[in-house]
Amino acid sequence: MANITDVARVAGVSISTVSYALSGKRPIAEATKTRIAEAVHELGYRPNAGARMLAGSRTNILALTAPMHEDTHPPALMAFVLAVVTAARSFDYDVLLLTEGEATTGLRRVASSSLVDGIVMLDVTTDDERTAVVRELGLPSVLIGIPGDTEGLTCVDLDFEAAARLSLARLVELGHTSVGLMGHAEQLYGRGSNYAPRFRDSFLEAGGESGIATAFHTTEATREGVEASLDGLRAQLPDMTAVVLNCNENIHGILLEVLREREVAVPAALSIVSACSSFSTEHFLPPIDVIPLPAQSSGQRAVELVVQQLAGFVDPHVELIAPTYQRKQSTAPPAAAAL
Amino acid sequence: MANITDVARVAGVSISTVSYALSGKRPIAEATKTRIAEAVHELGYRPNAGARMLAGSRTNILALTAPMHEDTHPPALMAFVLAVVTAARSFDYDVLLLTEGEATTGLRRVASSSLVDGIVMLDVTTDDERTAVVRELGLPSVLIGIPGDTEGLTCVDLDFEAAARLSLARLVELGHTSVGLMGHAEQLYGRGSNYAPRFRDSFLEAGGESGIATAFHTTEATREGVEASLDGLRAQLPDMTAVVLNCNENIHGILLEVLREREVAVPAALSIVSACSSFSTEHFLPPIDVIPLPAQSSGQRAVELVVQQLAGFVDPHVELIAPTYQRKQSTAPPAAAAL
DNA sequence: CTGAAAGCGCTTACAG
DNA sequence: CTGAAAGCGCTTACAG
Repeated sequence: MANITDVARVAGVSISTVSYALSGKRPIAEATKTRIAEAVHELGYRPNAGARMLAGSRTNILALTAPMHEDTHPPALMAFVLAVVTAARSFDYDVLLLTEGEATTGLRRVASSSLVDGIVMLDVTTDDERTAVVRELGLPSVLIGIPGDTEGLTCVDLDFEAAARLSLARLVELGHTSVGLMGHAEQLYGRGSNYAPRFRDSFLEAGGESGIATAFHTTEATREGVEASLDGLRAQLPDMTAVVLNCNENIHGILLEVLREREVAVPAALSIVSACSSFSTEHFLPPIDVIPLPAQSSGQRAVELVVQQLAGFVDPHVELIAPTYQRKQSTAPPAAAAL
Repeated sequence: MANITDVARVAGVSISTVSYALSGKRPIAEATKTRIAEAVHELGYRPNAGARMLAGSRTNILALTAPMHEDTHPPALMAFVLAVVTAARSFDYDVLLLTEGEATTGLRRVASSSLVDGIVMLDVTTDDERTAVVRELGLPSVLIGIPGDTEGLTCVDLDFEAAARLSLARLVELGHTSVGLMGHAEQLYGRGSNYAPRFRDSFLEAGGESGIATAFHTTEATREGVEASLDGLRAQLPDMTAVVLNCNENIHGILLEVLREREVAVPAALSIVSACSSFSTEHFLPPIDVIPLPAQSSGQRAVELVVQQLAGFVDPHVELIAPTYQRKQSTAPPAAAAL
């Protein structure tokens, strides 16, 4: 494999000139630049990654830690992973993938061997053990998700509070006055990821503010769980005409099936909004209105923030991404209003 | 960050001794080894990755190319990615993740800059453009999946032919004599991934050999598609008592729903086997018998083969992984036999 | 606008 | 069993 010396010889210049021509870090005569470019092309030259890391003390590699929890939805994780990789490449960074088995040890390892320039953390939980490592390493790092203690950390996440309000606002606009929230499984509201309680609390709060009757129920991803949740909400809200789902994907299909059996028409008798979902709600019958979990923009923004940290100092902060509402066919004015 | 010179000084030895002690490439006196280990621990020393790559001309990094096609099932891809990463780590390799946008350019880039020691390719299609690159690069590489032309390539995949036979054998054992195959969407049987036709052909062949009536129908992942497929099979097999699914995950749920509406009991009136599925069939009602797509063992084996190639010459070859059958609650003797 | 040279931190023959 | 030293292929002050 050709090296920089070969290129220099063919182009008739010194290796430093080749290096500078390639990095653009100092002005090079047009003619020289051309000869170097030709030599590079002719020899199929690519700078050796290891030599570059060693001499330049930067690797152009980002670590991406993507653990799988029990409640991790694989397609969601995949969407975030792809988003981060794509964004990283656009800044000329490669991505080293670290998984659960190596949550903290892996981070320590790649950081202290100077294998990576920065870190992007996925699927952050409230008391994530990785946050301590990231603080300790002092490497440019961005979390996608918000841990309990954000002190000294830079985080990116969907604005779950705004998403909760948006889901409700949309239904209120249509005339609904009694809206239930089918939540995740109970365990998610204890420790673990904090987006679930964030959503729930804002939802209930927004209901209070707008004078809407609201109720919340956890939901297990089984038929029984869905029925229990639905019945629980109806018990609290006898006139419920709409339900917001902030829950597991599987629950969506089960709910639609239960409603079909009970001959509850969607959206005629019950409107449905899926909030903060990473999956397509297009194939459901009917397609469900959705406030998507913005994998692409989260990944993009996270990488941007790492790159900015690499370029200079950035104050640790939390960035919330504004939710968007996608209208499909699962919402309508409440039946009572329609009569 | 401490370097090898620091360690050598603290341990009172030369840097070459430190290096050899760490790599184990030559015998070191027990006492010396201990002092070095202490120094390493005391200083929190980790060899610099770039320096190691440059001096050792190996990176301990594997490239993993994981493109997303239209018909890629994200959870499946995720399962393979995790399996490869986990296996790689067990051999002390890290994994650099390459995605679609960089299918061939990315491989060329990381290979010619000596960023990676080997390549694992996921989701290989019949006429995969990456195979040409892999052949040209001459880097240790293993494909998970089988392209049209395997010349010079090492491939690992589930034995789809055996899986097809196994699914049918199980049903025959139960007494079924008329079994339909609900396949993937039509486009998958043209170009693209070749596992679908491999499964179909073996299924039909096995049916012929065992004197069982079989039929095949492509299936679109919509309600209409599923009904069309089911009705199509029934038209060909009026006495059909079992169906093998080698198709999209979404089709499973839709099929169960259609059957429920039509009051076809599973497994009493119709047995179902899901073949080569990467997802859990546990949560369906009833849980569906499955021949899983072995993500874990495929990833494990692929990495092993790359590592073997790294260690010495390995003849390019195709390795098929034997299918396993997991009994759940979706199969039973045919109703006619039960009567 | 360009070059000669030091140095990044390792690995690995070469020597003893 | 251990050390001195070359060398991997770059980047980047230092000089002109």
